[in-house]
Amino acid sequence: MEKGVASSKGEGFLSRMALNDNKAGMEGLDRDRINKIIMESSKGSRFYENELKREQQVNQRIEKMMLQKAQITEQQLNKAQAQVEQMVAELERSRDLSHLIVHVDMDAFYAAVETRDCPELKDKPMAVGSMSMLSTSNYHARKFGVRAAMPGFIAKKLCPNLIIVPTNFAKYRAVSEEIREIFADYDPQFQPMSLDEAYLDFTEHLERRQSWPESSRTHCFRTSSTTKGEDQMDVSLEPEQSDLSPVLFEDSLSSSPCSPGSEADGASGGAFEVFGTSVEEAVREMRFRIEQKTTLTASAGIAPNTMIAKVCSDKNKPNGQYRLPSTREAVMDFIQSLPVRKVSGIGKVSEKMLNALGVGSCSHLGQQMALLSMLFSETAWHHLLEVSLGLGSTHIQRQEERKSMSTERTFKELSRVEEQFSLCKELCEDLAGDMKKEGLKGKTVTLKLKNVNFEVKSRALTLSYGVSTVDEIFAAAKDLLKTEIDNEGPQPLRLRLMGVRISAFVSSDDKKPLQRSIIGFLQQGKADSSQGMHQKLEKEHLISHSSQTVPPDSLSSAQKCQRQEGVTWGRGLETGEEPKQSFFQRAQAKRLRLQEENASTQEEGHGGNASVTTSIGTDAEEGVGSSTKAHNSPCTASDLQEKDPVPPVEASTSGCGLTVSESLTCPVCFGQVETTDLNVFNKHIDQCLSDASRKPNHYTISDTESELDLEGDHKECEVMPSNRDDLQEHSLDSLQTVLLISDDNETLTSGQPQSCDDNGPVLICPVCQLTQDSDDLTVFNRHVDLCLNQEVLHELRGHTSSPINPPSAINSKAIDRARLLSTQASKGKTKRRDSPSSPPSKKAKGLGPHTIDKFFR
DNA sequence: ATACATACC
DNA sequence: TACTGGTATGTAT
Repeated sequence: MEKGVASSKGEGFLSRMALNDNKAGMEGLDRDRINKIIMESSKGSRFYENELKREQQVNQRIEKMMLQKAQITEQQLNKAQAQVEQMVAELERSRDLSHLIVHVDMDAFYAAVETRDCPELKDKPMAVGSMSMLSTSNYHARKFGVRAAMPGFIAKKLCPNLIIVPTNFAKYRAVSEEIREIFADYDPQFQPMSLDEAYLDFTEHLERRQSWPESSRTHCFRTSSTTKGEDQMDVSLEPEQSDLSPVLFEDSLSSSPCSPGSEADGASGGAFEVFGTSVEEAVREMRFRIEQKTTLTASAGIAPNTMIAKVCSDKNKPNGQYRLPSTREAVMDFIQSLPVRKVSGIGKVSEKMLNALGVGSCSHLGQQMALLSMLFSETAWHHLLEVSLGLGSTHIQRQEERKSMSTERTFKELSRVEEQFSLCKELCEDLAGDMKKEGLKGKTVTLKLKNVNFEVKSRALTLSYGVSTVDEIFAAAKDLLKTEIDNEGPQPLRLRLMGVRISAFVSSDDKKPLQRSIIGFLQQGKADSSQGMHQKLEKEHLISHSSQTVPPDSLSSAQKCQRQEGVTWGRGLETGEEPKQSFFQRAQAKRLRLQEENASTQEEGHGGNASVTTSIGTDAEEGVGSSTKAHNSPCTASDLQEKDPVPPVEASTSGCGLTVSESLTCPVCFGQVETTDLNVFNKHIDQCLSDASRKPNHYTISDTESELDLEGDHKECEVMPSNRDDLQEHSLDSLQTVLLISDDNETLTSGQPQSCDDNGPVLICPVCQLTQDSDDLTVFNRHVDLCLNQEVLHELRGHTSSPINPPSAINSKAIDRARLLSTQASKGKTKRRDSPSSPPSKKAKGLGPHTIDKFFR
């Protein structure tokens, strides 16, 4: 610390501008030469000046940090160390190595697509984007230091022969669809992170795969002629055909000892390959199929959690995969030498701050945790701690519903007021169009401005109702703009970018008041000991769903589930209703516990032996062998598929042969259960759950009730009726759908000005899922109580409670977190804040709804 | 709730 | 010719 100012000297000074070679294909470049060119191209520009400014801000931040560090006493540090160690022990105890998480990532995706469609590009350095900005570059270009997020004109200086191809998102989206179909065969619940990347949980697939016949693991090589007619894009690459296939061939054959397509091997018709039953083989198979189907290669990482899987996918980047064994040792070894910057979530700035503290690799991270816990915010250091232990999410969940929508545009300097307003209007029009497409309404409108000096400003306005039309949005945006123009005084705003964003979504059929009351009912009593541990848990658990109403969107059941609780708890915390646990919640918790117990004692949900068979168990066998289509339960990806078009056929067909009055919708598989008998229905759900529940981890929560609540939460989704046909695209699932389904159908049909309030809400019992006649909440509540009573009685009969197993995949991180925290809670009785080692200054403050959120993706 | 910063693709 | 656009979330007030 004697050189606390080290941060501002020498090397780190232009870290924002310098080449970022933290990327596959960029090892061993001549950084100095490249940086020199970058600097020369940038120096003196407004952009550069602004970067400089920001860099200095970061440096100041670091200096402050160093000052703080200097004041830490040994005693404090020791104390922090003890607390860290305790936490480590707890985290360690909750380590879950039972999942096989895969991160798949297409290689130089956009560039690869363009190259596929224009073979001349192969062997030439190329990038996708424009002179102003590149999205990707191929590997040839990377050798010159050309990479994504670099402006094209600089790239051209680094590599004068660089070919820049404009982006064509429609194309990438199409390819993305193709690969996602394949992903879904291995994990219908896979989580897409972008067009070219996703996390998958292979655990279940692997279990089933063990019993698959070879035929199901055999895949043909693409042939330009017939075969499965899987792809027809072959046309575009007659000459390449011979080029690519052999490579493939070699690659595949070399690593697989099986009788290589003995048929007409290599010839036009019959080449095939048999894949084994290990994860590596399964992943290799998936990559193989991707390549066969799209002519593009993917890389993959296999590890026990997402954090590591992500790093692993980069390891053998172009067209390779890497598996890290699921042992603590392997994980720890792997982590030790890992530069912190490789970890998703640690970017330029965090890296620089950590470096300033002498932390460059994850091993340092571990060594410095005590210090870090005193210098970083609670969320931040918790994350770092987990990273240092090689921990990450072990549950893959489908993306959550969107929380905001925006559009922004960069342009040549714009200073004339009229033009600024008309541009603003234009943006609002675009945004309104998008909002309409998804049937959204939001209460907060934010205007974003960037002046010619790259200084960014945002101004927000929150209305008391949700808006979505051009006029509404523009009304707000133009006010914001006007204020800014006025504030700037006589000088005009010299803009280079303008953007409009909407957030704080509200269900498009604005049901706010009612929702509140129902939520009140549901959480009546939760929020036990005011705040402290529970509250934290809840919040973490729910992640910022707390503040607003439920946006419509396509949600998975799990999401809806979370959603539901999210709103429930979130509201509860806000409105601070009575502090006792609602019967509802107890009931759910109990029930779930029993189910989990059941699930785990029933032989692995494997043989879908069950009567009530709903897909999840039965689909297994037919799997991958048959082309993409699937087998996969109604619970498949398709109905969960996010916004992208693609009609979820399966979901709608299976989930909606509805005879609403005669059948109930299973919240797990979404299948219709042809009964009105709750016992039968419950049985079905149990079955589904046991089929669906993933491998239980050793969830050794020793303790009392705190976690029971949590457990219960997760499953509240059971209560979720989803017998709606608008389940996909932009339904208004979530709590509204659940508890107060409304309008009969016109909901979000794009176009209607939806005055949904008119018909008044209809209440649906979350337990029996039947529409209730009365819209009187008291009456409704009574009904629900009754229903619950029945359910619980049913559950209690013949079961006794037992150890808790973890809920099946729902909110990955939240669960992990919950575990940690609840174990903590059990230790120190302190349910209050004051989890170990709070950085004195920062954390004592009230944690806002999102302060708690972690940054994990 | 608002503004701004960091991060990721 | 001169450094994106979209979304989420963390930090600070």
